[in-house]
Amino acid sequence: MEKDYSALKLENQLCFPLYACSKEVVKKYKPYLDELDLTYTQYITMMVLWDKKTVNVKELGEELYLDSGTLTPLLKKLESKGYIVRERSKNDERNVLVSITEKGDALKDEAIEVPYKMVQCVHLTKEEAQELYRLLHKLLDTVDD
Amino acid sequence: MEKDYSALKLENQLCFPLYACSKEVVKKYKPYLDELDLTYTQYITMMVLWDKKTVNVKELGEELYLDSGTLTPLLKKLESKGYIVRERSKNDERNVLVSITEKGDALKDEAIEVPYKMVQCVHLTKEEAQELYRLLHKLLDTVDD
DNA sequence: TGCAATCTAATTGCGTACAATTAGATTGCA
DNA sequence: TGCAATCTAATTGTACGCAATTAGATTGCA
Repeated sequence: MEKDYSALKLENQLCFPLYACSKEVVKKYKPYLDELDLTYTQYITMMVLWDKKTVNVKELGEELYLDSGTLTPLLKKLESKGYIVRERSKNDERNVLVSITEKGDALKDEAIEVPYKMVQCVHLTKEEAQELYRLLHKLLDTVDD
Repeated sequence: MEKDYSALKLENQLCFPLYACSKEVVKKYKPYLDELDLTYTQYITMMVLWDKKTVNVKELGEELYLDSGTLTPLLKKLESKGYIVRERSKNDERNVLVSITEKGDALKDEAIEVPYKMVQCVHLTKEEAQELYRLLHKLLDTVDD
């Protein structure tokens, strides 16, 4: 009697399509983001800054699910492009405040095209997209307990 | 009249929770996979080999959505652990055949615990998990046209 | 006040990811 | 047959992603 290993088959995993899908969708962004000279990670970082103008590294990491090992070099790169500035907080020298520059803010007029172009690539109905959004957020909320 | 930039808000993205969720779930695997001395990418590679025994790099890449730049060093690492062997195909010297070893195959008796441990971490109903699985596969099928 | 505990960003090291290029093998057609 | 087009894996270079550690700032309590 052979033991049942079907739980180890790739096609029976939930995590694998999540992992693969994430990579493929991020790859789809590439030609559009290349026009802005941004990577996907830099793009979502800019999204937070277009919205909030100023944020410290810790808050940014919590919002993006990234740590300082990823963010520090990424933020230095965005700074070298002139899209943001980094400065130690006067109130608490432990914090680094990241602020958007005028040039960085202006970038959103080009970036605004990106979400509309991406919608064309995602062949889900509005209801399916909403349900996917709901399920991913539910998973995200519960997985890191 | 201020232009509408709400499509650039992080909370209005579908891709971002996909990206974040994938990373968080993969992170959840870590303590379990550490016991097997495997990374997540090495684990899904072993899944294909537990199932197929022998596969070439091209097929592996198609199945895992990975290219040779990722797979070549990863396969060399799995080979150095003694879980697989790599050899050029006799029929067509362009192909590298990857085969599981006895030691690699034996690993699945420990690995079989992993999916059951992961189920505990995912707080979705069976119906939600099935719907998520369906939506991710639909997205995966349509995104890379 | 003094100092241990805590907090924050930076650094280091390892392992992906992938685009672009290279090198060698194979195929198909003139 | 001969060779151009194609195929496959490996290599190179850039950019994450994260665990672990470090260094400096702040806090809270004895």
